[in-house]
Amino acid sequence: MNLHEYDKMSKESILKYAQKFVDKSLRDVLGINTCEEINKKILKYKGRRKGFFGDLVEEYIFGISNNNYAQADFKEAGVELKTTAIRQLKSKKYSPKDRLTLSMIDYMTVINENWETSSFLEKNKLLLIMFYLYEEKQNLLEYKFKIVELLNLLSHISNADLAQIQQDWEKIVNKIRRGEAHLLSEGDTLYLGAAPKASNSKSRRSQPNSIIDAKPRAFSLKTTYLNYLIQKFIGKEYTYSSLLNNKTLPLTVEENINKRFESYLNKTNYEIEKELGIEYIDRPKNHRRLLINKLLGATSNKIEEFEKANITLRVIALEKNGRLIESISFPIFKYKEIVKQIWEESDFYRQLSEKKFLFVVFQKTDKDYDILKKVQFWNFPMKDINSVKWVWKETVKRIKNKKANKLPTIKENIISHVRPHGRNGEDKIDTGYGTLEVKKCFWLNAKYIQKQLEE
DNA sequence: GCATGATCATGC
DNA sequence: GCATGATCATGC
Repeated sequence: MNLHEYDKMSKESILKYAQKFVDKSLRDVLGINTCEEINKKILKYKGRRKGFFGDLVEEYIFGISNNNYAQADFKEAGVELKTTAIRQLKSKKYSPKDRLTLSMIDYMTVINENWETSSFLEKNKLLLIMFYLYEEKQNLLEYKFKIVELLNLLSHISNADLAQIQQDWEKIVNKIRRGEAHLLSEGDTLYLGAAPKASNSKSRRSQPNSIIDAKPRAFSLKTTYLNYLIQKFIGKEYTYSSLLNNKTLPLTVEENINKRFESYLNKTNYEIEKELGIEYIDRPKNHRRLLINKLLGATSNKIEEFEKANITLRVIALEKNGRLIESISFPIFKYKEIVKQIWEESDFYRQLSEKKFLFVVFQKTDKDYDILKKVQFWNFPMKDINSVKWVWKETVKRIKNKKANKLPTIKENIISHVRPHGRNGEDKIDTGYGTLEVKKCFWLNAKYIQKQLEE
C-alpha cells in the first residue's frame, strides 16, 4: 500500500484512495515503527481523547495535520473527512454506534447566517465518510474500515430529506436566536440535530440574547438517520412505507402529518374508518393504531420518515372525562448494566433527549365510538431534565443498595417513575446482587404527559 | 380516583 | 422469543 498517494485537489482521487482501505486496519497498512509510535500516544491519552482515531487517520493515512478551524480538511477539493464507528448486530446488520458529528455550532455567529450561505453547508456539503467496525476494548489500530463513501448533502440525498435538514437547521438557529441555546435538545429536530459536544459535562459557552451559558453543541446527523444512510450505502434501501406516497403532500415531516390529519380531526373513528374504507366484523384491539396506519398510508407499524427521525407514534385514548390514565413506558433496563452507567450517557437520558413522540389523541365517549381529538409532536423539554435525573440517580442508588424491589414510585416524582414491565410476575432478571427481580422500566407519569398535551 | 403491579396483543 | 405498546386488575 502506497500511503499518501492521491490528488488532494480531486474528490474522485481522494475517494478512490480512501476506498483502498476497506477491510483494512491501521495496523494492516502502517509499519511496525509507526504502530509503536501510535501505541505510545494511546497510552498517553488512555483513551480519553474523543476523535483521536479520526486524527490518526488524517495524519497517517492522508498526511494532513488536524485542524479545528472552519475550513474543509481537503480544502481544494472541498471535502470534509469523517471517521465514525459502526457495530455489527447479531443479525449481521451494521448499525451506527453514534450520531455523526459535523461542525461545531458557533452560537454568536450562526444567528446571522442563512441556510444557503451557512457555514454549516460550506463545511459539510461534501463528506468523505469512513465507517469502521468498532469493538469494545479493541486497540484503535485494529479497527477495520468497512464502508467508505462520499456524501454530497446537496445532491446525494432526496429533496425531501434535504428540505427536512434545512428545516431542522432553521429550527436550531431560531432557538438560538431566541436566547434558548441552553434548552437545545436533539429531540427538537428530525434528521439534523444539535448534539452536545463537550470535553466534559461542565463546560459551557456564552450565547446571544441570554445571560445563561449553554452546553457546546455541534450539528450532527442523528443516529437513526445515519443508520438509514448506511443501509443505503450497502445497497439496502428502507422498504417501509413513506409519507411521500402522496405527491400532493408537503415534503417535511411535521407539515406532512398535520396536512394528513387536517380533515379528520374531531370526527369519530367510525366516520374516519368509513372514509378510509376500513370495515370490521370483529373490531381488533389495536383498531385505533390500524386506523392511523391507514390514514398515514402505511402498511405496517414502521414508516420510513419515523425510522429516520427516531419518532415513536403513540396512540392515546383519553377517558370520557378527558383524563389520561396511562403512563408512557420506556424500554426495560438491566439492573446489572444501569449501575455501570453515568446519567449523561445513560439509555434513559439518550431516549429522553433524542427521541420524538407523535401523540395521536382519541377521546372516548359514552357511546361505543371515539373522537380523534388531535395530533401532536412532542419531545422531552430539557428544562425538566433535572427532575428526571433525580429519578434515574435514585434508581441506580437503590439497586446498588440491593433495593431493586423498591424503586422510585409515581408519588416520589411528578414527571417519572419506575414500574414493572415484564410478560408477567415471573419475568425476572438478575439484580446483580444474587437475586432475581421482575423486569422494570422508566415511565413518564400520565399526569405529566396530560399537562404536556394541554400546553 | 389513583397507585401499583401485572398482563395481553401484536409484530418484529 | 421477546420487546413494545396498550391496557387491565386490585386495593386503598
